[in-house]
Amino acid sequence: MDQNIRYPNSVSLESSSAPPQAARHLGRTAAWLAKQVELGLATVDLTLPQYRILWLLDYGPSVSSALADRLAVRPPSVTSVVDGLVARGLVERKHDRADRRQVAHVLTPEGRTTLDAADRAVDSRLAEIASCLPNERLAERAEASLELWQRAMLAHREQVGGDRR
Amino acid sequence: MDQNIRYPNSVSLESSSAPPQAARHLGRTAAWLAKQVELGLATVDLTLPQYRILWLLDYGPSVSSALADRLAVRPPSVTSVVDGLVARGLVERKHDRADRRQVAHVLTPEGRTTLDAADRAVDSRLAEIASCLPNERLAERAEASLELWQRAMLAHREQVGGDRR
DNA sequence: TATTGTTATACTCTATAACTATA
DNA sequence: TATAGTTATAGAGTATAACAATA
Repeated sequence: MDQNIRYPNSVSLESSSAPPQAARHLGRTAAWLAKQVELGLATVDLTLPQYRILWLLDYGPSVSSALADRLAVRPPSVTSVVDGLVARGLVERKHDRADRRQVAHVLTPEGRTTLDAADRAVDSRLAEIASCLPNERLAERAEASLELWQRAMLAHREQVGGDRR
Repeated sequence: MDQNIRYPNSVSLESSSAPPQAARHLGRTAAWLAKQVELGLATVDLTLPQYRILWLLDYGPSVSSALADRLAVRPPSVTSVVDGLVARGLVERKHDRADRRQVAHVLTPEGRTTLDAADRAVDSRLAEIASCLPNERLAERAEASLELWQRAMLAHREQVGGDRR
C-alpha cells in the first residue's frame, strides 16, 4: 500500500531517514548542478560544450574523431563548436603531415587562459553553493565527493571504452 | 618555479595525494556528469531542459514566471520548452481564473509516467558509472554524495533566493 | 501604466545525409 | 573503395526586443 505514494510539493529531503534507493533522484540533482555550471561559464562567455572541448584539449592535442568520441557527440557537432573556438582564437586546427585527412586541435595560449578563468568561475560557484550547507565539514565532503565521481568517470571510460557507451 | 607546471596528457588523479583546492576541477566533473544525464534522458526521448520542467512540476503546478526563475532561464525559453511538452501531452496549461494573465502548468498522467521513466533511466546510468569504482563502498559513497549536493541546492536556494543568483 | 506571458528573430548545439579530400 | 572531416539542412534551447492581454 506504500508503493504508489508520491510527495508533491515536498522534496523528501527534510526527513533524516535514508530515502529508498528508488527515490534518490540523483539525476535531478546532476541536472540542476549542470545548470549551475552553465551559469558559472556564462560569466566567462563560454558554453558547456565549448568548456568540454577546452578541457579535453588541456590534456593534449586531439584529433576530431577522438573529440567526438569523448564528448559523446557526432562529428559535425565537433566541427561546429570548434569553428566558434577557432574564430575566438582559443583553439587551432593543424593538419597531420602523415595523413592529411586528420585534423588535430591544440589549445592556444588564449585558450588556456580562458580555460583557467572558466575553471575558477565554475569552481567558485560550486564552492559557494556547497558553503550553504549547515557546516564546513559537509561543504568539504560535498566538494570531495565530486572528485569521487571524477574517479568513477575515468574507471567507466576504461571499462566501457569511450564515453558514449 | 613550480607554479606554472601543467600536466598535459595526465588526469592528475592517479596520485593518492590530495590535489590542491585549485586543481580539483569540480566543474569539469559536473560538466561530464551532465552529459551522462543527457545520454540517459535520450533513451526516453527527453532533453535536459524538458526533464528539469517535468521534475519541477512533479512538486506541484507552477506558473510560468516561477518556472523561469527556478530554471534560471528567461520567460521566452519556458514558453518554448513547454510548447513541446504540451504538444506531447506531458504538460497542460491552465489560465488562472482570478488573474487571467497568469498561466499555471500541471503534469498530466502521461507526464508523470514519462518523468518516472526518465528518473529510472538516468539514475540507473549514474549507478552503472558509480559501479565502475574499485569497490561497493565507494560506489555507495558516490551516490550518497549527490544527495549532499541536493541538500546544498535547497540551502542555496533559500539563502540566495531563486536559483539564478 | 504595470505586469504576465507570447511572438519575432537570431545564435548555438545537436543530428542525419550528402559531399570533399585524402588514403 | 574506405576513411576523416566538412557542408547542408533541420530541430531544440537560449536570449533580447517588441507585442498582446489583462490588471
